[in-house]
Amino acid sequence: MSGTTSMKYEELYATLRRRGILWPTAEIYGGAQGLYDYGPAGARLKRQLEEAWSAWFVGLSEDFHRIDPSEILPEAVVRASGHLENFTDPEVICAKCHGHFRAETVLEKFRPEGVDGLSPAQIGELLHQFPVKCPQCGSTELSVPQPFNLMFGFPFGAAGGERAYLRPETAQSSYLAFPRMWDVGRHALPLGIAVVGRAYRNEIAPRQVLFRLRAFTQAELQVFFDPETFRPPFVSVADESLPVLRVARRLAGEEAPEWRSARSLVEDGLPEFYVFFLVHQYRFFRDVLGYPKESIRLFEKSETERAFYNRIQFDFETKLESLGGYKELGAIHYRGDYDLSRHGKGSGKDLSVVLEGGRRVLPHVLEVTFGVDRNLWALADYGLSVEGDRTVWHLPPYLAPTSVGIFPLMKKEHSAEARRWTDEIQKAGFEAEFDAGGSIGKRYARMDELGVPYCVTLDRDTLAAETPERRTATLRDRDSKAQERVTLSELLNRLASSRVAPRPPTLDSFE
RNA sequence: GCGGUUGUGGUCUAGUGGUUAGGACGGUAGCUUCCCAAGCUACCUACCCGGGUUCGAAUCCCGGCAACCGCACCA
Repeated sequence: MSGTTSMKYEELYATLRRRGILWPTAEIYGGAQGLYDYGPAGARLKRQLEEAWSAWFVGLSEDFHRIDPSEILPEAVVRASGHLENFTDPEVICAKCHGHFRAETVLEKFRPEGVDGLSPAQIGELLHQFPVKCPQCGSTELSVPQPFNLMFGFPFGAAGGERAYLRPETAQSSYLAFPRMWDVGRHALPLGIAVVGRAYRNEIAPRQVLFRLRAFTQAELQVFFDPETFRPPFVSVADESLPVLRVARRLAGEEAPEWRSARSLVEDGLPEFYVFFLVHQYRFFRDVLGYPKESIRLFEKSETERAFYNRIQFDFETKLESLGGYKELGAIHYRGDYDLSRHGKGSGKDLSVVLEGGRRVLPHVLEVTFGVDRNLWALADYGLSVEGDRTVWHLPPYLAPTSVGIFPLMKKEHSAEARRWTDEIQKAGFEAEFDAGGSIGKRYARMDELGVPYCVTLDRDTLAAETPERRTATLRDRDSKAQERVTLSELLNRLASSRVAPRPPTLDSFE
């Protein structure tokens, strides 16, 4: 359609607020940085998105399971995971080469007693006081990252002597669950543990609504596997083309991805299992969420950019008009055995497992992450478009917070029957919204803006039918505006099939 | 966290010390209308919060909160 435009950031956010998708937490008190509440439509959309993610990733194998662990973790956990280290090991960062170094190391010549207990500001002063140089590039432009720790910590227990933390990432919960999950499962690898839930970080500068939150929802799948035997069915994905931006190409100054076959990435040296999951996540973005494939980029992180325990890391980025560039919406990290090894040491428990045949291994972890809030924003960014005088949210029907709008053409004459249809549709398990306000065109417009894929209008012909079963109404499609007559049972069938998202073959079907 | 800019109904906004704080869109109710934001009538909703200056503050000053832009940060 001509005259179609996407929305700018402020306009997009205003639309989401106006339609009750989301708004600032504690709005009547002026809001709070980095905290947002989802309204009825937003909460439903978020739930649909989470379920779609689960169906796609957890549905990959019968040995992949979703759990619902605690959001509060005892201190021992975050100490073992390394999240607490920054408390006692503040880092300095080189502005030139972006290297990270422990403040203690950089300052040891000038301050042998160490830096324990010093504030970031005090360490910053020391950096000025002494001729401190970057150990990597020799630059003197060193700065202190702050605050030290982005975790929310608090006293735990009645005596208050212990401390606990809101989890800074959901992944830790899955690592902790591994031994129990191994016991209750069928003692085989790979074993997948998924968590969809909130994580909390006391971000220095929350920005851009859903992109840097202090409380945010992650969907993460941790795949525990035996590095010697893990062989997902790579041939089934080998011909897929992926828009990748590898490190070497980036260093040459390129920002655009190049299309590479999965096979060629393996020939480059990436493990088959890793590329298999790259394809799987890419297809989720493209086929389930419907992001335009030209806007997706699989951005490889270099050794200095990624966390040291990540052996391979690609961020899934998409180009968002509303935010003026590529934004990270997910990632895949090959973490080796770092996590189980850390928690093994921290807890004093042996977290290795004995496989069929008697071989003992400490499983490796492949982490597939997905930012639920960010992707909700991306769905709005790609889907919401202004077309002439109407605004349409082209949401995939299986993600839409409301499946169908039900209207009486004439409020007085047709409301009773429209209410009856609404009840029947809701009883069948679909989200249906009755609307008799304003003119018929206004109701269509309201539903379009909320991404409701179908509207049904009941009129005098509906009531003219001889039996209730033969009553038909106008079914109108959001994207094409095309109309057709359907009976209630035809409508229910249509809704049922519209709720089905694309599904891939499972790992098990290849066994 | 630092610097700059900003803060008026749900949304967009008019209003530079005295206004019944105006409009548009929106919402609600009624009338009308047999299919895409039509029309008519009525109604609804606002000066971010707290201090100060002043006879009088949406308007000037200070503080807070929040948003936007830039920098930094994002383990």
